[in-house]
Amino acid sequence: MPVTIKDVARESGVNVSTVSRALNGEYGVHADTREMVAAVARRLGYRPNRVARGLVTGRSHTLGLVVSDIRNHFFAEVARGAEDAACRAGHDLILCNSDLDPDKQMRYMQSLLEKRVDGILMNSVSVLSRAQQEQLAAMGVAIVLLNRTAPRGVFSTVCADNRGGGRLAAEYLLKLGHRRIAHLTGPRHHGNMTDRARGFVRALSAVPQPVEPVMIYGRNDFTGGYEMGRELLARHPEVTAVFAASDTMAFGAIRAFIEAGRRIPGDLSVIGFDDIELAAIVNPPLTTIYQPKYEIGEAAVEILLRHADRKKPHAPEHRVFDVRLVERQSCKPRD
Amino acid sequence: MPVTIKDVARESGVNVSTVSRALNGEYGVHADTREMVAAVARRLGYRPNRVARGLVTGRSHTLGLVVSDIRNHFFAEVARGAEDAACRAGHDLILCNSDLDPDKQMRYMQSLLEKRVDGILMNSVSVLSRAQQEQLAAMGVAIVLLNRTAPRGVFSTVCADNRGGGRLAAEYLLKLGHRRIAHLTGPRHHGNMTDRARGFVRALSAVPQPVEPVMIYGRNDFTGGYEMGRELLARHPEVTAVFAASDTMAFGAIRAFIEAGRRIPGDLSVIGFDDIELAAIVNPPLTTIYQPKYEIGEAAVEILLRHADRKKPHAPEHRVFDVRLVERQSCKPRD
DNA sequence: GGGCTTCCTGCAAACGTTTGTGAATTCTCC
DNA sequence: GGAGAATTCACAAACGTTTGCAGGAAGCCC
Repeated sequence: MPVTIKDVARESGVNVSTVSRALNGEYGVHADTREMVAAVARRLGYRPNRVARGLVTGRSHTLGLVVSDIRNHFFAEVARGAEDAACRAGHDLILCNSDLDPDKQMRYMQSLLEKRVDGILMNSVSVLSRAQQEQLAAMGVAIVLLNRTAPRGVFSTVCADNRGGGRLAAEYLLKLGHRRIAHLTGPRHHGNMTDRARGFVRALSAVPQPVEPVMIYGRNDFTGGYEMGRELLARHPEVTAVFAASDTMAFGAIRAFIEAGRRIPGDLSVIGFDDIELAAIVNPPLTTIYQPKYEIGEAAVEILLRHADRKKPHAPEHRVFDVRLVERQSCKPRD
Repeated sequence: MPVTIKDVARESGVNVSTVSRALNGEYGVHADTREMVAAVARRLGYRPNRVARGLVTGRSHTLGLVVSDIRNHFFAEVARGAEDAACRAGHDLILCNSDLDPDKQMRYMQSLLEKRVDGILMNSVSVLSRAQQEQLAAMGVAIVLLNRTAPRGVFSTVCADNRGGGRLAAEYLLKLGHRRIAHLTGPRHHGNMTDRARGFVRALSAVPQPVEPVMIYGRNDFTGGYEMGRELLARHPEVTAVFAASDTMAFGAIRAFIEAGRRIPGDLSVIGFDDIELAAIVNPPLTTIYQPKYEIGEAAVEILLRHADRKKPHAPEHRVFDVRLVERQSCKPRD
């Protein structure tokens, strides 16, 4: 049975309201009283009950983070950035894994809303219907999307310059002389990956002798990359360069290539996206597009907190982070 | 302004208590009434306020997860297992990164307690003082430790058979004929890693011609492993086999070895611990000790939930998961 | 010393639920 | 048809805070 504010009030001979004011450092309470109350509180080991406080203030000091899978290193990095930023601001983070399942995502959203979180940051799996958007916006909860570059919607967004990243990958492979190129990407309608593909395809077709890449869709994880790699070898053995929309998929594909006796980059050049830590240490080290994962999480929380006041509905903010090519050893000029 | 239970009551012409009972499926409300209330609630889009409910029931349906760093793949996996188990039971998970900093850990604990979480699972950084243990236990919050094998303390524990894993690694290296062996491990007083070291050292000394390994302490991440790898080369170039207490450290060390022109496993055999996904795909594939990370997170939450009733203080539970050697290609017999 | 601030503190109403208690209604059965 | 049991519901008190309001005690100035 934890000690409550009433215990502190009784013990120190003042009213609970005075205790509350004293402990929260508000105006209008005598220094002596404040000190005495603080001493009593300390002696009793009083810890304010935040759910009670949340009930009256309407703020829970809690944020929701909905990602597809925290085991994905990209999201782990985003989560860490978000958690640090939240922690600095005295907020907590509730972790949710949606598995790209719209139902699961919606259940999580409901749960978070029922807990009256001050804000939610999510990589939305599917395009939210107008009705869903309205509903969420009406709940008065701030939302930041992590994978929509420039939505027409009402929510703020934070993400990397995915389209630019796709362009960088294309220009790099073209510069190396490749003409038979494939793109391994994630599920359709996945905001970030769609943008990467768009930038990639557009850049390939914006040159004197346009290239039309082989497109292969799959799951955004190691096994998905592996399967896509096998499919590529079976159906398009002529390809000499591959752009995978994430490092994890790139690793899976490389595994498939090596198993089939191909050499990287001898027979096949591979470029990834994300620049996760292990990209530097696999063999060969993976050439990839860097995006600032930690900073994305941080920025998302900062925007969230700025909007969480919900006095007046802020206009949505959109923040795009620059990406850059990290040249390692998984690509080489075409012979 | 969200719709409250009062709105539903007024709109459906019954008392709030009836609405509450109807929606929570309790006895003592007529089927017709229940249905009518449910319909009104649906029409109004009523969502119960869980913080209000938590205030009166005393249960928040929230768990705290304190890990050192979610970017560590081991913890990501544990977190995912924990989150899945929590989700199944209708609970949420608050994520905290302690960075192995005792102060930060304690601040997080306080924050979680103030939020009245139903339980906390943590990889405690430091040995909790008896007083801290008492205090936490007195708060009536269930706690499961993720890195103490058999504590004398009052809390439940879940972990892998770290000592056994250390022994497996030692026996394997001995079997390959190595006699000059090093162990790269994490910070001192880190429960899991200490146990791995203990099992490793003991097994090395339990043979006819005992081996005393070179011990190097450092940070449990890629850079830490890299630095330890360099230190090892500088101070003990005679070593032919290395046991790293985590795969991540092993990767760092391998990087240092390769930079120095050593070949793996030609010049130096390396064995890790964890068997994270990427252990299979680096080059050479890493021989390591597998531990069931996801299942550890799952089991921890299940124990937590079982104890969270806190009617009577359960006796602490201790669960140890088996580990096994995964033989890949980073070790070879000594010439 | 009286009226005026200014400062401090107590009172009580909220916040949105759950739940024990008792009243009112219906049902059952003779 | 009526007594008693069973069912269904309303009332109100909690849960632990915050906060607007008002009352009381000082202090200040003339």
